[in-house]
Amino acid sequence: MIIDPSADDRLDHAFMALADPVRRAIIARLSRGPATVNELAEPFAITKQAVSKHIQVLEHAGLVTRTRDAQRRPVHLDAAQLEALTAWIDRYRLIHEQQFRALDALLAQAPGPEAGASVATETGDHL
Amino acid sequence: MIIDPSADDRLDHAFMALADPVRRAIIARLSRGPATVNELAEPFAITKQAVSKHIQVLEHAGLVTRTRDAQRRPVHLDAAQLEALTAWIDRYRLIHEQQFRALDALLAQAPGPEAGASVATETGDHL
DNA sequence: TCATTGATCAACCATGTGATTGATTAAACG
DNA sequence: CGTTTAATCAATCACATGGTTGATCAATGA
Repeated sequence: MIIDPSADDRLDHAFMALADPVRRAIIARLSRGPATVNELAEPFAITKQAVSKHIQVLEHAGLVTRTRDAQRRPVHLDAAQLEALTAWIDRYRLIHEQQFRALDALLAQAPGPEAGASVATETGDHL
Repeated sequence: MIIDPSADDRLDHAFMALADPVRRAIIARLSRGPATVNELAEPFAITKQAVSKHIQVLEHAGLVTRTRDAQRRPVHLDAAQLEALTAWIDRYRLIHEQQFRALDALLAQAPGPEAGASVATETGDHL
């Protein structure tokens, strides 16, 4: 149905997908190799159907893919989307760090008690 | 109310907080320095109350803090929690990469067509 | 063919989320 | 004091999410 989901939507779904401890546990498990729905459901006190839904959420978020092996549908981690998430976070984390360094430099240069200047080094937004 | 929120809960809230484009835009803005609710609300076509709620979500997730300046309540980015998120993601992203490297090494060592071994290098879980 | 196994589909329910409008608190200003 | 400004509180609403049970589909194997 969806032709070209915007980068925004992909981030929405991916972050949302990780906002659930069951789905994070599934990601943790899959980081060690593919697994079937039954194998993934085994550690949890919820039904297989619920786990199946969680996997669909992860798949829709682009975090996992499913192949086919007879009746089994093994789930594989797709690390590319995880990388996109760290990329987003780090982008703003690093800008924030730079602001602090810039402010430090300013205070070191002009050590008067009136230095209430706003730190505003312009950078393109991209959301 | 909450005394010691588990690391799990903190991750839940933080990932959930980033699963909304408005809140990500707020984070992006705050990476360049503190801002008031009115300033943060200005670019959006939603009410100030809605933005105030978004900020509460971010605050509850430990991603921002609020100080006081007369009637204003400036919002500041708190990058520590962002770091916790990248730490979680990278943990499993890197384990996954290692699996691939281990598998590659195996295939290189024994290039027979029957190499269907499961890759299972044990590592402690932590969710 | 028929039963078994693996997984999804469908309907339903409780709860949570994002948004709204209207009222309220709190500090500064005249 | 009363007014303006900044922001939150409260009630409400539509809709999404996470879970359940029961039925169904699809491939294997006796």
